[in-house]
Amino acid sequence: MIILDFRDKRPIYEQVVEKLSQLIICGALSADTRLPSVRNLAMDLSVNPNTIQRAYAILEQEGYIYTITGRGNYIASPASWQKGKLSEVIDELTKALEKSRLVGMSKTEVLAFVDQTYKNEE
Amino acid sequence: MIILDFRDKRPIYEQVVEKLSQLIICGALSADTRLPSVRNLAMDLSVNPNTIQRAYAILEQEGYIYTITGRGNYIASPASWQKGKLSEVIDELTKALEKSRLVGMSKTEVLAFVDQTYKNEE
Amino acid sequence: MIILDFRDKRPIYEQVVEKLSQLIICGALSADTRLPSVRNLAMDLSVNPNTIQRAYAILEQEGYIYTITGRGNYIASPASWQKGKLSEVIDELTKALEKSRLVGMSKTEVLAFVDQTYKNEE
Amino acid sequence: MIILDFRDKRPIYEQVVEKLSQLIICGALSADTRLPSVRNLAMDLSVNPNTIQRAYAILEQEGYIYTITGRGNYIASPASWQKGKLSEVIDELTKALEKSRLVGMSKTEVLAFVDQTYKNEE
DNA sequence: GTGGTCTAGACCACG
DNA sequence: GTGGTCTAGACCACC
Repeated sequence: MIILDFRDKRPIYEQVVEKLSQLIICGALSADTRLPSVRNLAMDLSVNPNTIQRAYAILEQEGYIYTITGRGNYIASPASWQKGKLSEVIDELTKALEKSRLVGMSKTEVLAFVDQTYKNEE
Repeated sequence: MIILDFRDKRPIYEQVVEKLSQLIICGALSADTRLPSVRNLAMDLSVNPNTIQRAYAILEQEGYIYTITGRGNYIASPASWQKGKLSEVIDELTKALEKSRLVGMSKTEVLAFVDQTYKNEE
Repeated sequence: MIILDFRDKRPIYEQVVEKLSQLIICGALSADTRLPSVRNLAMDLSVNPNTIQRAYAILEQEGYIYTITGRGNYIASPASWQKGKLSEVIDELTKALEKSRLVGMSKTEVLAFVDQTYKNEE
Repeated sequence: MIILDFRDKRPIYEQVVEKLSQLIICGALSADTRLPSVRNLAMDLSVNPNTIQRAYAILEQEGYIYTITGRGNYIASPASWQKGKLSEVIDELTKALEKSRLVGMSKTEVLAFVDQTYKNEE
């Protein structure tokens, strides 16, 4: 379900957060589904339970999952994260566009590039 | 010339690299201009000389500057970095666009957003 | 009669205690009324009987109910809890007021806030 | 500077967060002052460095302090926490007032109590 | 020396 | 069995 890259400089818990939040955002995991327990996932990924614990704590704090102590962790409804995530993504897009302009890409070039990347749609 | 943000989570040398490379890319520093010496810049920014040394090493490796031992560091010609930088920026843009789609933005919404961000031009 | 929030961080038995004590305090349950049996309430709330048992034990210890072995649990008379509850609430109010002052609220601001919260009365 | 209560049921890191945030809110620690290092404070309180690390991480996330990796932790300016803290305190006050009403305190009684608690002020 | 991450192993409350 | 907390000890990047 999740593949870690131990050579990656980023901390493991961050990779877990990223992978799981992506699965939740794209809808692969539907609301109120139970996630693997801290210990189980830790064993599956051969990492320490504390590391998974930390990842789950962050996911909960960011609204992607909710935790019921003694029972497990469950996928939250999209309403909990939607707003925050949107502004975050827009922020990232803005930064990428600024860099594009800095490096000399013209407006038409960027528009063409977006058009091509989104070619599947419509 | 450069303003550092010590509260930023990124290491200082990385901030120096970013700031200087931006100045070079946008043309504020023209080719073959001499950069301040490692020790001078370190004093100006009240930072450890090792930190500046490291930044200059990275800038050289990425083709933004060239070093003449015993003489100093000089701005390289755009040809040395242009290609690499472009592909890097395009990579970043692609990632941002993927996230936008994942979070539910439609093609028209993204195009409109790009149009607005680039509104100054054309 | 009682609605539990399993996502709440507080333990279930604590929620049961809170809900029942509120019903008793506000007079919705009058003295000497019989409470549902441990097993019945546990089934109604789809919860482990031990949890309800624990809640009832706490309620008895705090004077809200009394237990007749083999017969059931009954609502106690207000006299048993009134004094303790009042001092507890006053304690909580005092702490909240201390924090308000610490955070910079002036006396008049607090008075106005209380006035507004209690606006229905008098 | 800080006294812990190991018999307290609340986690140690939470106690540290509470104590330090209070000191910051009441102005006992002024902005840009350096806090003790993670290891030093851990030794002073005879707890594990991880526990202090966690407390500092929370304080940073809530805007009470800022961290410069490799240098230490510093008190943030009030602007970073003011707004969030105010709404949190108001929330607590509201809950306390609701309980007061539930337990039978009249509006005039509450106002008198507030008046007395704030008696020092004007 | 500083903060940041990770492991290994332990204990606790809850249900 | 589950999540939550804590300890002990280790390694790393940064400055």
